Amino acid sequence: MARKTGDTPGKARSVTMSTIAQMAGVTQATVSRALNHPEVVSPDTLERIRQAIEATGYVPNQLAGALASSKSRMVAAVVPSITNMVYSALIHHFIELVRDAGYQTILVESGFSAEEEEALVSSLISRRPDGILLTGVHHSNRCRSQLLSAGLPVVEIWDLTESPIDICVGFSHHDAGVAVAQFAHDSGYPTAAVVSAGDERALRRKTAFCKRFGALGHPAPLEVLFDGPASLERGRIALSKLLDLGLSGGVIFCSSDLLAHGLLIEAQARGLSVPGDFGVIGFGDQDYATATIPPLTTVRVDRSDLGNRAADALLSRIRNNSPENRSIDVGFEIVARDTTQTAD
Amino acid sequence: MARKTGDTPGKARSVTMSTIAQMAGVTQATVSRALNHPEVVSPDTLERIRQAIEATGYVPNQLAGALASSKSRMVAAVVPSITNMVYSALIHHFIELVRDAGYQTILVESGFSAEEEEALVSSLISRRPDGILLTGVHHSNRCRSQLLSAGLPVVEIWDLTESPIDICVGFSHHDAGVAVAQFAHDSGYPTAAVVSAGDERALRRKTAFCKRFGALGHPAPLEVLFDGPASLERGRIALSKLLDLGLSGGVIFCSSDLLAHGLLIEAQARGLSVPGDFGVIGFGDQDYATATIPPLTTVRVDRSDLGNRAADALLSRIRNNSPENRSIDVGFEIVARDTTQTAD
DNA sequence: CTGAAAGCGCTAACAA
DNA sequence: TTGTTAGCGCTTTCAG
Repeated sequence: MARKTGDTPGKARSVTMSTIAQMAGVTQATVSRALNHPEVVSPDTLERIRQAIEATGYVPNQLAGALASSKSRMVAAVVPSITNMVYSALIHHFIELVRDAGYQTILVESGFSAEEEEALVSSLISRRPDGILLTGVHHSNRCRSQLLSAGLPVVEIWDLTESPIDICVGFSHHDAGVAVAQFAHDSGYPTAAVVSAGDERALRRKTAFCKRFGALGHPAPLEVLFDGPASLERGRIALSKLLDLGLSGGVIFCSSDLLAHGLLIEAQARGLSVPGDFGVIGFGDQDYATATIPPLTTVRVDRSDLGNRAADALLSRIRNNSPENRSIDVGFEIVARDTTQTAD
Repeated sequence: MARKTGDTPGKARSVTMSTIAQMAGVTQATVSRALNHPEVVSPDTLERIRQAIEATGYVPNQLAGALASSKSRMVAAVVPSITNMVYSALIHHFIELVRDAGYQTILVESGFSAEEEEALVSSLISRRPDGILLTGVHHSNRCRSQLLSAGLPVVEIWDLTESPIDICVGFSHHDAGVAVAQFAHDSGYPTAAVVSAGDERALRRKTAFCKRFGALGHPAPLEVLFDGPASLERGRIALSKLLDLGLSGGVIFCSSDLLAHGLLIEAQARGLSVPGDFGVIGFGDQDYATATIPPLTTVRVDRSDLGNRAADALLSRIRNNSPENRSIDVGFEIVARDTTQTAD
């Protein structure tokens, strides 16, 4: 069954290392060496093997390799949603970095559900990845223990905790909420409102914001909470609701830039001025935050940095470096643009 | 492997099917049956095995299973970019559907590069997925032949071709461009302009649009082309450039809703009216297309339908080797909202 | 319904 | 530098 390089349709007799070995006149083990440790194989042999591979279009079976070596050269990543820019940009960087280190990423969505995540993690573990990335630090107990007993490197991102499963890299959502409250206060806003999507971390920011803003001597903020994900539409709806609730003046802290952008659009539609009639603060500093009218005041988290650090941390753990730092804080920064007034 | 506090590691020795078998007093083969064909195992045995699994927290090694059965229960998906909503929404549906069928998806980004894609596909094949999804229909020859000789089900999406590698599901970008030109003409626009990101398919739409619009007796459209991806910012820039080029009136066909939205914002910033001063047509009908001011006229492609169909097609190919239909056209639809004038 | 046995394709000692 | 020899953990006949 001599096979050519051409694209012959039909069932190709599977060519394995042994096929290559035979063609090159060596044993299968030598082919394995040629592929994984070429430096210990003679140039001559190497060349014959190379030719055989070329001629057959042989592609190694990593399943077998992984089974034999207990190294799958694969990492798994669990994110709440891939359609959410906040996570996708971060994961993009992560994927890129681990790929450069020779790892492929298997990406799955948990849809913000802990049970879903548990099932996912379980089936991911069965594929024996070399490491795993999780979004957030709240996981079911079974999930934690499975991960722990699988003994694989785990990095939890986008949040911080005292007791990570393995390591975590993120920032404090509580602190972010507090910082924004302080910022609102310092900017001279007497009142505030909050708009949030139904995301546990966003809610934590909201709570911290409200608490601190109150502690600073202000009335409790009006609240508009959504159950599902954020959208431009919901941002518009939020402003309408807030107005119905009697909002006048003050600053509105949104759980995402998307929501904030929606607010801005609704304000425009109603002929309201920002920051004249009220201030708006977003969260995330998406790339479009500078392109809105007016440019959006928001909280910046360096997502590419976070993705990179997460990749670095996971990679170094995979290489068995002991975790120098189990908890990495990447921080955040309030970027004051034009949707908020400047201090009196 | 340093261990920290938490649940006891117990037996550091990895637990396999044999471990379970011993505990349940059966052979390893029976455990395999219990897991994969419970209907042929006695309820009694099943229960003992279940308990052993429960007690140990055993997780099957799918690597070994896949190697032995030549079924990895895994599909691979190659998209240009995961941060691009156009693809991520689609892939979201795809992932969900194949997951319900028991397949996990390994997602990789090709970054719009054919060489990159070739390398990616090669390393994906080495993981022996049961099927593979590719975005677009233009691939390097080596890529095609590798896929062909690997003999695995392939579905190409988001475009159509006479000669798919295996099957393709998408729509004609050429026809979309033509349809928009016709729409612009019918709406009474005497002139047009195009704004496009550096995406091969977008360029094909643009070309078809320009050609047909010219054939309808109109002057050649002004063009603003970007090299990389679209963004709100670039939409704003595009309008500025167009104005610099002397644009006045007419309709502007954008390669994406994002660009169109940017144009709308820039128009607002300049006090220009849409559709009063000029019309705008987007592409994609993203969810925010109804939330812009004014709501965006755009081209709608049912991405969830596309994702679902792609999943169905791939799944059915994986199950039985009969490609009923090698080319599936999901079509598109022009959604006239308020950024374009209605016919005279 | 269950056991025994033969691999799946590869890695990794250990010899030679 | 290369061959020999064991497995990796599981699926799958084939018997019984």
